[in-house]
Amino acid sequence: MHTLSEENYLKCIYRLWQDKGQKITPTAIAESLGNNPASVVDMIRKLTDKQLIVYDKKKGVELTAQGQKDATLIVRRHRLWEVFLLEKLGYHWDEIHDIAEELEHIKDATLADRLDKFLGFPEYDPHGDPIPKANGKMAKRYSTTLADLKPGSQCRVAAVKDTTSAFLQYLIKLNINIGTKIQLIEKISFDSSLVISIDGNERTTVSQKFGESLLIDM
Amino acid sequence: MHTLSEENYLKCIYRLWQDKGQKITPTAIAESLGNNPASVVDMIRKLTDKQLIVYDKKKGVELTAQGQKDATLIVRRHRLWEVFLLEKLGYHWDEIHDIAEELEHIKDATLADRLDKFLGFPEYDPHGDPIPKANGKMAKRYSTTLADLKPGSQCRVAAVKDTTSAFLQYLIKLNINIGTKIQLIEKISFDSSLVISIDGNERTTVSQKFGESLLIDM
DNA sequence: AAATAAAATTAGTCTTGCCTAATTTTATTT
DNA sequence: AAATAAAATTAGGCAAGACTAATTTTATTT
Ligand SMILES: [Mn+2]
Ligand SMILES: [Mn+2]
Ligand SMILES: [Mn+2]
Ligand SMILES: [Mn+2]
Repeated sequence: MHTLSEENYLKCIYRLWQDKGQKITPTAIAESLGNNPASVVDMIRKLTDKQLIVYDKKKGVELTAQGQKDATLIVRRHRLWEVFLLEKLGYHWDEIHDIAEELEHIKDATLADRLDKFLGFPEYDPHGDPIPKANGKMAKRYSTTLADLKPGSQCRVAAVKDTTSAFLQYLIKLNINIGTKIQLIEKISFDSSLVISIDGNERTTVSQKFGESLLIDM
Repeated sequence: MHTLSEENYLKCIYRLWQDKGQKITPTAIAESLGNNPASVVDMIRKLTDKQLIVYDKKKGVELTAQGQKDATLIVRRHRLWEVFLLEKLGYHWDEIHDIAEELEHIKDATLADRLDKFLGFPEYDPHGDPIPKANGKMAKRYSTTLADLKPGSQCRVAAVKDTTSAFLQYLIKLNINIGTKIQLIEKISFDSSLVISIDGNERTTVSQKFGESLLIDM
């Protein structure tokens, strides 16, 4: 079994790999975890010894098949616990991430599967991220952002790309949730701000950064 | 906040204090946690510095008011999670302790209270131990054992004193649960074995040790 | 009271997971 | 190609929490 730190590194590498599909460097991992690059080098050695990753100076860090499988299960637990916290305990979606960050490390052979069943086998977590099944398969991840939409079109909020409290609380204030319909009315060419209509209501203007943080479905 | 180890020591001291009401020595703590006495001495120093315990060679280890409060909240979390695992996820009562041992350390200001509400404010955990309320108060702990009962009397199983898998699985086999009615038919004077009738069914004989591990209500 | 046994404590070590500072390697500019 | 900047690595250290072995203190026997 893996330690809590090993699991956090694994998950971090998995996320960087999914996000960018780019070369994963020690510096990138360090930045993402808020650790020092020297510490990352230590952990790279440990995970390499455990055959969970392969590190090549040219290609960067890559997960082995085993590492990928293990990382997926941690993500599965994280997202299932998020659903539990939101749906069963009534937390808001800006409060659940940090708690799930701890819950995901609870070790028991059948816990995730029982939780999954208890929750009714949800496909997506409260942020719109797909929940891996026990076999590692998962539903589609959305990749189009509101900023990619062409003016005049309508869309449905599918997921959030940014899960910081600041962003999520802003969404709560704007009354935007997963499933909310948004129409892009105009894109201001000066700074790419977006004029939108939320659920058919009066117009609001949001920044480009905002638009790039919302994943949509058409 | 406390580390995982500090919390485990606190809870251990709390349990020893409730169980025996006796002098709590480093050796007793070491035995209970499966640690070396030298390690216990280290932790006694740390908990003393944090003003959670007072240690006096004559009187042994004692929890301060703060230590007692903190220990109670850990026990609260442990028992609430046990209820969750049994009632919502369908685990058996011999499987929940170890998982709750990890879950009890999840840190969030409102988690225990939300879980408590979600579970319907249970008074007792699946082993019959009272669940402390947020204010530290809790329902009665049972102390009479089946071995204390006088032959001919009837009782209700209120709690288990021993929570090892071996004992709990034996209870499952005997079809004994919290709430089960037991009649003590005879006490064998040779070795204090007990002849009992479970839920009015045919007689069974159990050992003295068994009788001392079942807490009852009359 | 001495002798012996048990319990408590100290001293020193180990592993994990982090750090800083120094150095080496690799990339990017000029 | 040389100079400079950035990234990666090494070396050494620290705190937590455990350990073993040695020693001291306290309790129990004889
Ligand atoms: Mn985590
Ligand atoms: Mn999420
Ligand atoms: Mn625990
Ligand atoms: Mn219990």
